[in-house]
Amino acid sequence: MDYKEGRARIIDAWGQLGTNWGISRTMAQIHALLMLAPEPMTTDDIIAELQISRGNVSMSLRSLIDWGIVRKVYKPGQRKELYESEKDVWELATQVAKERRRRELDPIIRVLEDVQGIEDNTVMKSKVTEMNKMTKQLLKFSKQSDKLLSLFIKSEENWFFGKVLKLLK
Amino acid sequence: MDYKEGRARIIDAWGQLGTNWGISRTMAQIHALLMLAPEPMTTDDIIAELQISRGNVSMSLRSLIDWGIVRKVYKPGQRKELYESEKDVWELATQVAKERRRRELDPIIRVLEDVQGIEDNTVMKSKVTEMNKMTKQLLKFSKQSDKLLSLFIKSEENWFFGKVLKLLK
DNA sequence: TATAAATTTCAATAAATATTGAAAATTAGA
DNA sequence: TCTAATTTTCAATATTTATTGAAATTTATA
Repeated sequence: MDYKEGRARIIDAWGQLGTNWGISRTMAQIHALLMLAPEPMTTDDIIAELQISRGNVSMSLRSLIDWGIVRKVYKPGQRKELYESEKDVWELATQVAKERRRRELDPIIRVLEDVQGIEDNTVMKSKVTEMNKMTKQLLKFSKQSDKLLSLFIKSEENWFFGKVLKLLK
Repeated sequence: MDYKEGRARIIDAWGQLGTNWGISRTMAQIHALLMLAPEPMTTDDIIAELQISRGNVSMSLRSLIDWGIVRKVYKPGQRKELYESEKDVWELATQVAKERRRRELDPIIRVLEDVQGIEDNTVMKSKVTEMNKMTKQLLKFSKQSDKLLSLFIKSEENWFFGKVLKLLK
């Protein structure tokens, strides 16, 4: 397998992974492209490589910047803006974890807290009891995951995997 | 907030969460409904509660069963099939983790292994070098995550969170 | 500041995904 | 086995999501 083919396979797999995680294929592909590139790229480079429209590239880059995993860089004597991906995989992962926590885990915890201990006489008691039982469990699990995530986000790669994987033994 | 409103909020939030994770809203909502129900439900119950078509319910239930988080149960004297969700949140989480590992992490690891150490003289050397550097990092991280996941999947809730969260101190 | 290059926005459109509903298949009980 | 209840399938349709492309805006520099 040569460079071109290898790169295409990764971009493809990354795009697939993206859609499984609720991220548009194109956005994930642009990310893969930047991640593998030795130098920051311009919008036109990306358009040429992936054969997609300027508007799409502009919007996808904005999203990637909002996720905190791509940044603009400026090169003296170059009018066009350049984009580069975070290259450190640990940084990438913790940044994505941080964002997903904020966007998904925090909101669901808020909902679960709001519905704790509902009382209601208008319906069968067993329904209320069962719902309370489940939401209590879900909230407990969510909060524990939240703690685990904050540990993950703050820690350093070797320390985290080192410590956690030692538990395997 | 009464039972009905609370339940609606959870079903809604679960549906939202689903779409963020590449799962159809309806499928996640059916799961939430079953999770909160004190008794197994029939297809008709679900149709009535969520106001969706029979075909949709049939297909979504099949998917949930494929994920391993919903099962059919049979009740004597009842012709219709009944469905119930896994109720133990830890079981739910580890089952989802197991499936996602199989469906997503395993395939990406295979791709990353396939592209390790590509050599190519037809393009700028720096591109090949950079890609190799990234895919090596990505593979290492993926394998470590795989180990962590297998620890998570095999362990018991209190043990896992107990051990891991002790690292916070 | 004027101009042209570059970027962003967003309505229109395309593509992907989810949903319906009725026909086909399956199943349990008579 | 036959029949009616139940479930599944899948082509048609609807909905959602992604993408385009050209106009509007912004930006760098002459």
